[in-house]
Amino acid sequence: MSEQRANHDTRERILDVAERLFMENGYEATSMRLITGAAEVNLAAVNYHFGSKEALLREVFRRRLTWLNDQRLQALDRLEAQAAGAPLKPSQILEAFFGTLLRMGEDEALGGMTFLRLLGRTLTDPAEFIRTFFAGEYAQVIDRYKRALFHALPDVPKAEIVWRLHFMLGAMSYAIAGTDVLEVVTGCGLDDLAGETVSPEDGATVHARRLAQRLMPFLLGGLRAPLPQFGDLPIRQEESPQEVADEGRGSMPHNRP
Amino acid sequence: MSEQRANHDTRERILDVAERLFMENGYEATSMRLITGAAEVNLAAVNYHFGSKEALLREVFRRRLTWLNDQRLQALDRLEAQAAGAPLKPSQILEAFFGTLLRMGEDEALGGMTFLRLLGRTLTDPAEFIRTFFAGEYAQVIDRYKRALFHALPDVPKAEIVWRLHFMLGAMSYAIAGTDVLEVVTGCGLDDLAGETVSPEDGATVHARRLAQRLMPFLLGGLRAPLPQFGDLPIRQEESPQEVADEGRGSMPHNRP
DNA sequence: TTAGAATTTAAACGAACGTTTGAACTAGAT
DNA sequence: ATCTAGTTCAAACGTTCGTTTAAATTCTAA
Repeated sequence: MSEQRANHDTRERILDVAERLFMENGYEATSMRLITGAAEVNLAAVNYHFGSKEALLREVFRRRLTWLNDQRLQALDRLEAQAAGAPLKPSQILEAFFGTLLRMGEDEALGGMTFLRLLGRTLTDPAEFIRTFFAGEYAQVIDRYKRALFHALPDVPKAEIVWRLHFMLGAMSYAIAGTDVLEVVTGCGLDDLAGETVSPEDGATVHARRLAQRLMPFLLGGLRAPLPQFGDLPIRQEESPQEVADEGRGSMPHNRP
Repeated sequence: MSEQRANHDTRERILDVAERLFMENGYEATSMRLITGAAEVNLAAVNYHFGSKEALLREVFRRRLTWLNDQRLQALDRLEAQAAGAPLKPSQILEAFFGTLLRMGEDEALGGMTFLRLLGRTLTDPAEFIRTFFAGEYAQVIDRYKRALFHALPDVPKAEIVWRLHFMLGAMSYAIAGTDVLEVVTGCGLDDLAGETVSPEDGATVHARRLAQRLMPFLLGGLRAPLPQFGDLPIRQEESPQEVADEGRGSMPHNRP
């Protein structure tokens, strides 16, 4: 009665909540009851509005990736129109590709850091329907940027460029997805290291901006590193590898007296 | 019956199968019945030998990470003893850290590419028990290498080094974990790009070696990239200093056409 | 106002999940 | 041969999963 809700409200509320919970727990570990409970909607609402849990995840990504893909292609269009056929600088290409993404992390209306971290974590998810979904969503954009890099670096073997594009995607995804992980590992938060304090509400925005400032030089340095010389990496060590300790334990069952 | 099996055989068979299935499907999507079915052991065997599904995952990692951590610390010990107090070269530190890991990918007895990909994918898993497990397993080693890098790059702010260590871990993890993902995205397999054909059984070994040859220069280039902000101040470059100017357009500092 | 479509609701569905149980079986020492 | 501790086994435990149903409710348009 008095508790009114606009029709489209349920859909978007589910998407917002699912985006956050998928990021926090992963796809498999996030149940329909957890999502609908946090969104304060009926359990059947997801199936009614989206059809299935898989379709929900796809829609969570689609509403952001459609915009992101457009922005990335437009940014490249602008650069290439401005260059009038001349090769672009690698830094311009990286700025268009990674800068566009990282700017999403500063805008809460575009998903903010929540979506960025969800994206980074889900890119390596082994589930088949996720893999095929991303392949379809990304194929066009990646191909455009790959060709732009080929054109920008005509003296670098194409295979090498593809490898390094791969490495750059990884550095970015992991840097976004695993920030808190590494904070635990390194024993000190990244914010502490930055030497500044910020208000909590600006935390995500500032985080995204700092990340971009740190990440772009790293990616550029990696992309333009000297090419590997064949055989410049020693494969075998001089010392023979030690056997894996079998620690011949006396058997110790866990649930038995 | 005639179907005999040594006592310790069940344990290791479960570990081998779980290692592969956790890599292929992820932790949550891999059920106990799938593991025990593939390992051809009784459903209750996992709980009997390991206690729980979580404890199984921990043991899958522990039997590899114990060896890896030892190797990484020993490699650093050797380098520091050899240097006798002098700062190490960044390339030496990266070789000790990442080379030691990538060498596991060439040795099937140490888990091979299966374990490497499982490790890369699991490092970003949001599950609490996984996060705390890795924090405990990695803390010591990361801290040693972090300090080595501080010593090797005294002119680089420590915060910057931690960020770049983070990025390097990401590039490596993602490169290992998501190889097949990017193959789909880029529309061509990395093996095709490498321009060589190998027998299927050597595939994993060759893959690991190629990955190392491509990854190490990228990581070094990223680690020694010019600093952001007031990026003109130089990072210590003791070997093959690379140009930092991006104005080169077509002419890149790569040392090979 | 009212018919009809769209949405929400409570309840239940069958399947799969991790785990536990107690008996049966195995191997080695006495 | 007997005992004992270690291991395997089939069966079942209670819970949670994603999905479906059909009635109740709300919204929209004539």
